[in-house]
Amino acid sequence: MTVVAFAEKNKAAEEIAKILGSGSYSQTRVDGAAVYKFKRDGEDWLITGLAGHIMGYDYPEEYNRWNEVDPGVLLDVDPQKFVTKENLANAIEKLSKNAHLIILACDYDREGENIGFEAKELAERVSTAPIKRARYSSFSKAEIEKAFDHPGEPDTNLAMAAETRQILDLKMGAAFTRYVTLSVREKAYTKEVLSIGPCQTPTCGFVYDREKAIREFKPKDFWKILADFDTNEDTPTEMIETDGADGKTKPKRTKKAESDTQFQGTHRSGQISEKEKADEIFKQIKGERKAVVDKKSVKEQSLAPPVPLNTTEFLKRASSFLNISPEKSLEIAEQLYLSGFTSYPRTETNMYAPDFEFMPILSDLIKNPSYSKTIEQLIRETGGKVVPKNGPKDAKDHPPIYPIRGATQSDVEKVVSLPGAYPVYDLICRHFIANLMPPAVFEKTKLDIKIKDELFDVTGSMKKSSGWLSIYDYETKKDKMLPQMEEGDVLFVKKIQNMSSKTAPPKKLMESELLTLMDKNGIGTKATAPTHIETNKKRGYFETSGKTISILDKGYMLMESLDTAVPIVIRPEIRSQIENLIQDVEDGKITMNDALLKGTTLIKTMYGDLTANKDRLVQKLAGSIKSEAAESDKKNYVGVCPVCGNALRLITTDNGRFVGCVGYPDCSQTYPVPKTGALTFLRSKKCPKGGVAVMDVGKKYNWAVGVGPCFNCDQKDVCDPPETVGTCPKCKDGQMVLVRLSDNRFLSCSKKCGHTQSIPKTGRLTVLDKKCDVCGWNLFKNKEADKEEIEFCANRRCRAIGLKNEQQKDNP
DNA sequence: GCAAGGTC
Repeated sequence: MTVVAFAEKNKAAEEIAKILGSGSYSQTRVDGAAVYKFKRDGEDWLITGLAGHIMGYDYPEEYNRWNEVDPGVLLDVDPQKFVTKENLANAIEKLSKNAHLIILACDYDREGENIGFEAKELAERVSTAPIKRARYSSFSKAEIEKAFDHPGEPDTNLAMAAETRQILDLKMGAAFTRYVTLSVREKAYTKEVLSIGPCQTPTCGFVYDREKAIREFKPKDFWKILADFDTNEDTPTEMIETDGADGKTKPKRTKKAESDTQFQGTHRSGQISEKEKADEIFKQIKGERKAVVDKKSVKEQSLAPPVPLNTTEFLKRASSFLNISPEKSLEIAEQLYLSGFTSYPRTETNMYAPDFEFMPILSDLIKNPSYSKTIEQLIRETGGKVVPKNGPKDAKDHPPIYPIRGATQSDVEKVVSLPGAYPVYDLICRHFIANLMPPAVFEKTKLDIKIKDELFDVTGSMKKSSGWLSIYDYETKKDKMLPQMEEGDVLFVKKIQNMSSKTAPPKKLMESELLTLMDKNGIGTKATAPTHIETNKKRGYFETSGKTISILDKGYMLMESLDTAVPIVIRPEIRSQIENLIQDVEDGKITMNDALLKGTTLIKTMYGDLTANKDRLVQKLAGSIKSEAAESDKKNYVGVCPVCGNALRLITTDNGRFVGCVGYPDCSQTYPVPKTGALTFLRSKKCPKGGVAVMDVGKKYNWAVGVGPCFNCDQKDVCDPPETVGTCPKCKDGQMVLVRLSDNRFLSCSKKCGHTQSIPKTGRLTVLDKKCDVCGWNLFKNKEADKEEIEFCANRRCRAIGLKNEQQKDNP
């Protein structure tokens, strides 16, 4: 008898061989796949690990020419299943040929069942042996033995549920992606693909929603009354009472008081939206010098350690604590796992099994000197009986992420060379230890302080015992200390402010928040969330800088148009509607065919809404793609079209040149430019008359696009204020102005009385704000190459500072 | 060239 089993991955296959073979097993290779051999109850066993799915869906060849197939047709065509990993498919067939019993042993979940069915389909081509299913959710000896000694039947519904998802996801993704991409290409030249999918699009939708809230945010005025108190009357402090009557008092939160007798309180009303009300309160207490502690309460507050890490929580923490992207973190965790440093990184479970053994791991982690003291103390205090603070979720998949063995930084870096490997390992270790430690305890003090009859709130916080925070210092908060006070104590008011401020817009979305949103709304799985984020980045829909996400123009335009045409596509509901159908298949409530029919109808309805809004969609997207190309073409980029918001660019044809909008032909905005002279855009210059850009023409004069030449503009002095130096010594009426020509420079009277005066011809010359003490002219600064910078008075009739007489003379 | 899901 030969038993052949298929696990979902190599590591699992080896683990199972180890347990069922009672530690004795050998390894061979079949078509490159590692096969583990052992004997059990006199029978020969062979187990191999697959590598996830070995098959995938795609459209038949004849539908792959995008330009020849109406994307809507894809909704009526059935995708076909193809083998995607030939070598594993071959290995499965070879192994199955001689098997008397085949056991599907992939992960105990929907995809695992489906992967098992892929192996089943291949095995059935060459074998008639019975095919069974081993179900286990951990690698404990008892569970594995039970699963393999009494295997059950494969679950068709479960496997078909995954099948349904694959087909519906592909249909929707392919039809929508092709339709949008091809429509945009009718108007804008681009090779890019504008992809849409039931996970990636809602992911982008979360970013869009936040961005929209920021863009549409209207700040509201509010007032806040702050008081600075001191327990000590003599502390020298500035006594300022700011009257917010002008409503313009800038928010000026007093820095943490220098002296430890000082602190700040906020009026009980908090943010006051009516100015009159704030003014009224302020009037009541303005000028008061004394306050009384009306009430004091002290409470202990304890902060429990974090629950064990599952994948989502791990990715969130790696992003916010270590600034490592979810995709990178998962890759690092995978490597740490394969190298035996940490456990399997893809898990939803955040509680330990009741028989989980902590002590061997803790003892091993002592190797790392950064943990040794904490662990020794923990063991001492608990007598070795540590208790985890478990989370609520047992998905029966894998244990939480925890360290398998202790290692120092160099131990880790020798094996895993990815940047961030040690910080990630360190986070996993610290999290593991922190979870077993006592809570952190804070003492929170709350004071009610009265100035006359007005109440002010003051809070203070002091860490009494660090607990788990001592090893988990990723986000330590500073203590907010208060001086010792009791009820009835008299305090001295050092300052009262009636502060005017504005409500702040929402903050940009953090990557960790996005992961939370995806998790909560069932977008993607623990293992795919990072991929969906990457897909959006790759498509140019949003970008991340550090931990924060910013939407890009293309993403915003795509979401905005989808939001008006088919709003459901950018919301999580698109996923949950399909998920509901899949769940019904899994529960045996409907057949896979019915689910596909219903799902396809749903997609068709959405597709109809999409095509009905083609014009709007295309206009926005084509414009944003052309603008993107124009902006990257720096030499010809002019600015933003005031008519349609797309980019304006310099267009040169055989007949001449002009500035035109990339939105053409939908937008036909154009501007003339001078016929001759090299054009250079002066990006830092802004035209006060609304010109869309200012450019230099042949180094001779400036030209504002949409306005005309700058030399006869009435705003000339605004853009190019004359550099005046001082009163003209001849007519005593005009100002001496610095005239800079391309080959000369001198001073000349602004009233054109004829007086001129020479100045040094070489060097970098600047008119300073400083004046000459003697004559009142502005001083000059000049820096010639290889010479000291000099400061001087240029007035020939003064020369009090800097220059020698012979260096300057009056011009005739 | 389209999706999402496994995993290396």
